[in-house]
Amino acid sequence: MRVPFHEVARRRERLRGLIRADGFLPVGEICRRLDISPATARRDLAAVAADGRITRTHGGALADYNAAFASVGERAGRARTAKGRVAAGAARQVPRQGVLFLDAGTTVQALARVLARRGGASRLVVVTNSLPVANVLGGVPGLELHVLGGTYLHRQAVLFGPEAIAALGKWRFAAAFLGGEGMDGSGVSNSHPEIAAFQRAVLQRTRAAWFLLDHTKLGTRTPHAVADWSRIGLVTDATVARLAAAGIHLPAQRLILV
Amino acid sequence: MRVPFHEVARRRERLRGLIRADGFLPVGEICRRLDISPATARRDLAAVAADGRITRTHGGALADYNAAFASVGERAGRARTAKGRVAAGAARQVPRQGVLFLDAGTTVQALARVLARRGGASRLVVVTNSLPVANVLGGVPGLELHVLGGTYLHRQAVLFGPEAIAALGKWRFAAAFLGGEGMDGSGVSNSHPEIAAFQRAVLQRTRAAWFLLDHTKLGTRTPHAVADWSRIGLVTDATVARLAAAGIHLPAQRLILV
DNA sequence: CCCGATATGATTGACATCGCTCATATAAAT
DNA sequence: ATTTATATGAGCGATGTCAATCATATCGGG
Repeated sequence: MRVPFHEVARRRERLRGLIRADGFLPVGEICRRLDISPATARRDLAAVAADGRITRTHGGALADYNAAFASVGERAGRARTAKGRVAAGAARQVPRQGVLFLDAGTTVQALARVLARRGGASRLVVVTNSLPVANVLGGVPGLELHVLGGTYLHRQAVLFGPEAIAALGKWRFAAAFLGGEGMDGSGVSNSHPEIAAFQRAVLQRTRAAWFLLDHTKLGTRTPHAVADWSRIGLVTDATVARLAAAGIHLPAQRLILV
Repeated sequence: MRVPFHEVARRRERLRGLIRADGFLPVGEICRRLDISPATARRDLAAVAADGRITRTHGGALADYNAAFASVGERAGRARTAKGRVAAGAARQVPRQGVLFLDAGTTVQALARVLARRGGASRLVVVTNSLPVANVLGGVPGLELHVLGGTYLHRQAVLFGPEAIAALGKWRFAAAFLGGEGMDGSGVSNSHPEIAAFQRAVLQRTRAAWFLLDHTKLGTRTPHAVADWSRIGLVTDATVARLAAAGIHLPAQRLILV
C-alpha cells in the first residue's frame, strides 16, 4: 500500500493541473480521476493547498487564479484585515468618474473587489493588465473595462511586455493604483524588470498614482526600481514612525494610513 | 415574514454581486452579510444559480466567470459529452508546436482544458482574446500565453474592439480554433458585429482555421456573417446527413465528426 | 536482507449541509 | 376588506464531508 516518492509527487502535480484546468474539483471527482480513496484525495489536497496556488473549500478545491478568490484565502490568513483596510483606504481616492488604471497584486485585487461591491452609481472606465482584476470587475454595471494585451506571466497573473506598454499608448489616467514588492527610502521596487518598466510607463501617463503596499513590504528592496517618492502616493497600514525609520517621508496629501 | 418583490429581487441582485466580487461564498457567510436565515440563503442561491452566471457547490456558491468552471457546469447539463467530444476532436488537430489562436466560447474553453491537461511535451504559443481560456492556460508548462487587449464584453468574457484587432497585427497563426453562434449553408455567423469583424481578422492571419460548433448551432443563423465554407474547417458532433440537410458540404479533410 | 519509515485505505464519530415540510406573517390581488 | 399568494424561518431526517485513528503493505536505507 505504499507508493514511491516520485509517484506521489507526480500525482500531486497532476492534481494541481486538474484543478487548474477545471477551476473547481469536488473530492469525489478527484477520487475517480486519480483512482484514489477519499482519504488520500484529502491528504493530497491538503498538501497541494499548503504550498499555495490552490484553495481548499468545503466540497473540494478551487484553483486560485493567483488569489482571485481572496475571500477564501483571506479568511484563512491574517492578512485579511490589513489588505482589506488598505484597499478600503485606496477606494476613497477613487473618483466617481474618469479613467482609472488598476495594476496587478493581491492588494489591488482587494481594491477591485471593493469597487465591484460599490457597483453602479458611478461612470468609471477601468484599464487593467491583471487577469484577476478583470475577472472581478467584468460585468459590473456602470463600469467600462479595458484589458491591455501582452504576454502572460503566471506568477502574478499579469500581462506584460512590449505589447502591454504599446497598448498603453492611447490612454491617460486620472488615477492609477499599483502594487509593488518592496519599499524603502529610495522608493518602490519590483523584482521583475519588465513589470517595473511597465509600471514606469503607467506612471508617465497618470495624474495621481497610488501605491498600495502593506507593512510587510516595508524596508525590503528588490532589484528593479519603479519610482522614487517625489511624485507618487502611498496607501499603507504601516505607521508614520516605521515609515520614517525606513527613510520614507511623504506629505500628508500623498500618504494614506489605514 | 413576507417581503416585497422588489426587495427580494434587489437582495438577489446583491447576492450575485457579492459572489462575483468574492469568487466563492459559503452559505454561512451569505447569511451574515445579507442577514437572512440559511434557508433563505439556499433559496436565493438556487434562484440565482438557475439563471446562470453562478454555480452552486456544496458549501456555497461559485462565481462562473462566464463558465470558466465548465467542469461544474458541464456536469450538470447534457452538453458535457458533446462539447467534450468536439474539443477532443479538435485537440487532435493541434500541432505539437507553433502559434495557435484560441477564440472565446465554451467549446473552445473545453479545448483549452484538454490542452492544459495534455500539458508539457509541447512547445506551443497560444494567443487568445478570451479571459476564461487565459485562466485555464496560464501557467501550463511548455506553453507560452499571449492575451490580446481590448474592451471587455461580459456576456462572452471576451476582449474585442479595434484594440483587439490592432493587437492581431503582428501575429500569424498556424491554426486557429473559433466558436460561433450559428451555422447554415451560407457559413458561420455571430450575433455581435464587432466579434464577427474580429473573427474575420483572425481568419485572414490563419493557415488552418477550425470552427468548433456543436449540433445545436446547426441551421440557426445570426445577423453577422463570419465566413463561408470555402476555406474553413468544422469540428462538430452533428452527422453528415444533417449537415447536408442544412446545405453544408465540406471535403473530408476540412470536416471532423466526433 | 532486514527494519524502520511512510503512504494508503477502511472505519468511526462529529459535524455541516441539503432538501423537505410546515406554520406564519405579510404583500399583492380582487 | 377579504382573499389569495408567497416569502420566511424553524424543525426534521438523510446525506456528505471532515479529521483522526489504525492495520497493512511497500519503499528507502542500513
